[in-house]
Amino acid sequence: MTTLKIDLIADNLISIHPLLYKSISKPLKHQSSITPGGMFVLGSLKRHGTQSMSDIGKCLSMPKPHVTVIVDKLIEEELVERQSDPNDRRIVNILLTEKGFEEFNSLKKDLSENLKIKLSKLNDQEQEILAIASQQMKEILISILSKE
Amino acid sequence: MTTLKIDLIADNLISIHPLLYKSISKPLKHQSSITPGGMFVLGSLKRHGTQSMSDIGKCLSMPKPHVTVIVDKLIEEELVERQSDPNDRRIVNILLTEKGFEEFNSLKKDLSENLKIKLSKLNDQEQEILAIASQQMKEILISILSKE
DNA sequence: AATAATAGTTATAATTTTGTAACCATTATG
DNA sequence: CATAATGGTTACAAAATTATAACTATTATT
Repeated sequence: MTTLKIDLIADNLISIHPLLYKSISKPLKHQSSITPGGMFVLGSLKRHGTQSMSDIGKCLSMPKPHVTVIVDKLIEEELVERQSDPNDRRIVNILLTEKGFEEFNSLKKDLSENLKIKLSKLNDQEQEILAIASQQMKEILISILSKE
Repeated sequence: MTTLKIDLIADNLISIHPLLYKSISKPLKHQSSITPGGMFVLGSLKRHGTQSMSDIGKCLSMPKPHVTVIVDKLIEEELVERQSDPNDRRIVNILLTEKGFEEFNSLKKDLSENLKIKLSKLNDQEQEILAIASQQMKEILISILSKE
């Protein structure tokens, strides 16, 4: 792979990052009591299903104490619950509650509403391109960045 | 536009966001003294050229006092400088210094190095797809999200 | 059985981000 | 000219993130 192409990708990602930050993390704060970190955890659980505390930390590059704080808060709001692992009693597995599922989908819907206004300014072709490009980016980024 | 397509895009963006956060904002902290906010400001200045304090705040959805704090820090590190506007003396224009350019490019290069390891696991076709998809996403997101 | 390693929590502090209100200087409006 | 509006800073407080160390409980290693 040419260095130029990598630089192009890096450049694009650096440009995209603050835009998503602005239109995803920030609006969240006004629509619910969930912090961006809490949203990340819900999203990780939605994708991976049940995860241990350590798994969550690895997926999101969060220090374990931070995961504890966030999960404590989510439990308080009844969005996730703890389950001790029957095979290894050190492990605490976290899973979404029904309410957690609904809350996550509700937040995603709010975000969609928010985006819809802006996306409606695009023509059909641009919408199609964005749908495909975001899907491709998501799949590739997950495959290479969510590891470790 | 069908609601389904918007939901798909929203879903993808929500998935992409934490991955970029993890691989862009977090590594920064270990490689330099620049905070994510500082990096956002440098990136905004790199793209838009000279910007007033208010412009920066609008571009990044940052409250003005926060912009002041970040810019103060960047000035202390000689990465940007203030210039009073000759036409309107209330306005303070911010611009990248030579050192700021270099620092930004250097950080981007570090990020590239970081990504290169992970990107190298992709085959040529996937790399090509990611380069194109990220470019398309960047352009469309900038056009609809960077406004206001 | 003793020791080391792992999973998670607790406690604490530092940093960053966000929000609000008050304030000054300058420009625009009536 | 008086007043309102704008651009920016200052000061302060609250929330969120990050980091570290110490600690308990459990499992793995020797």
